[in-house]
Amino acid sequence: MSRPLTARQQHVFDFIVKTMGEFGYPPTRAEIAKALGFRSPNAAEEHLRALERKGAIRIIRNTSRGIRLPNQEPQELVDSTASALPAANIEASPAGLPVIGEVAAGSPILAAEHIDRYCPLPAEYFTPKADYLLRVRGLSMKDIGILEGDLLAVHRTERVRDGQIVVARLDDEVTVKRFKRQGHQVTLFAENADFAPIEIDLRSQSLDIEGVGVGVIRGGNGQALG
Amino acid sequence: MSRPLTARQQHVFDFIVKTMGEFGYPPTRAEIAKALGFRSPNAAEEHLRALERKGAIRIIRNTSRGIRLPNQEPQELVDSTASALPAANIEASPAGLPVIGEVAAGSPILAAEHIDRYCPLPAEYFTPKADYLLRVRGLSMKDIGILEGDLLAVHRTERVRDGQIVVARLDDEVTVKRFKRQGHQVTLFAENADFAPIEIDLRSQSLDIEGVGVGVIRGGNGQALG
DNA sequence: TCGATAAGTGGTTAAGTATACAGTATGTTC
DNA sequence: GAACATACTGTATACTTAACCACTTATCGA
Repeated sequence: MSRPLTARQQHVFDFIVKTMGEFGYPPTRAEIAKALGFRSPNAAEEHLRALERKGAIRIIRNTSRGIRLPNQEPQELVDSTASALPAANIEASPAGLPVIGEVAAGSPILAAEHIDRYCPLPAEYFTPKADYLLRVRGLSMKDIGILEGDLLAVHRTERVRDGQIVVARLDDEVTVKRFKRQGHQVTLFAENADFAPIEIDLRSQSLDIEGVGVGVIRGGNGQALG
Repeated sequence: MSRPLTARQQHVFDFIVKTMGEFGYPPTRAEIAKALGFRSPNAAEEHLRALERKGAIRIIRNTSRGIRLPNQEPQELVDSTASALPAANIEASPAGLPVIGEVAAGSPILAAEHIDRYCPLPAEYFTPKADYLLRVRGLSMKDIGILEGDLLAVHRTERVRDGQIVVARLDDEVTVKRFKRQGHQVTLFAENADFAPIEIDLRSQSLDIEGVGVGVIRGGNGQALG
């Protein structure tokens, strides 16, 4: 899948490695452009994207100096496991579970423009089956181990029971909470003492249930642990 | 000449070290404030200045993430005792990543009798690649969202850096902790206020590093969420 | 000759970020 | 008890940076 780097891409990559070794942090687009003699930071931007496509680096979106080397890991001079992955037949799986990032207000969750990428895991790995993975924002569920950036595996359904972790849409905002209902009164509990429960009266407010949480994945595709 | 750091300053410094080890770049003021619970980024700014006055860090002005550690030693090799575990290697199976449950004292982790089942996820989904999944016992890492029963994706290596989540073998017991080393002294931190850090003197005690944590999976194959 | 990819220029915009200023509160030191 | 350092909250501003759009040039294989 990943072709070798072009000469120019290699120059950019080398500069990133050099900068990180020298300064302890990765370069900005402008710094790359200056070092390589570009007049526009956009040239650097496009090289970075090419490098990411080819798996040489990972870009953390909306983050200054958000460049990571996959082999951030100390290099093993002699790879004891002798795996030395050939990278030849690591083809991207055709399908897998779609990963949903930002959800624009008013639009359905499973719209193509929300799909960041795919996670090569069968839907049936979770029970009930997962329909998509939702990238979690905020720390409102941290006490049960659901952190910012985690992927929440979601089973689409509107039928939920008390105590389940639900993905709900409230005032066009998508949120993950623990569900409880008493008559027409629904309470959405955060699992974090800093967040107050949300009370909804179904007679006066609308609440859409998008699904229930059935699993969590963290660390895939470069997201960090800890 | 420079006075020792105060406790709070040490916290800030530790967070900087941890962030650099983990992400490859230093934190912003806002990230420090969030991590330490400050409501204002200015609190972080003033701590950084104090750290610079005391020589613990250097600040590059007008530069995002412009923090440098004077002792720029990126990677550290732990192990002095050269554990040399007998590569009891389970081949990368077409079935996916092996899930390791209980690990009997004295036996290598990747022994066939420990394998519960397989998780159908490619090793390369994580970076660096995962070699196996370890079922976590106990709540010592709950503050970073690693709970009892979770599967920790582990990359086999003995080379670890400060701040990483490691799988270590201490007195024939396998444990997951955050790693920190200063000379002969290794500290394994739990991420849970109820657990005290574990101090190891490499001159008198043996510590084997089995690998580093690269991801977490919860909820697969029937395990419940929340 | 067409289409795709690489490698740029040039400019815009919104978000990320460093940093200044004005306070409050609590210690420790002389 | 005044002087000073630590440890913050809160607000504001300007610079830094990522990311987008429109466009150009050149190369390569079908």
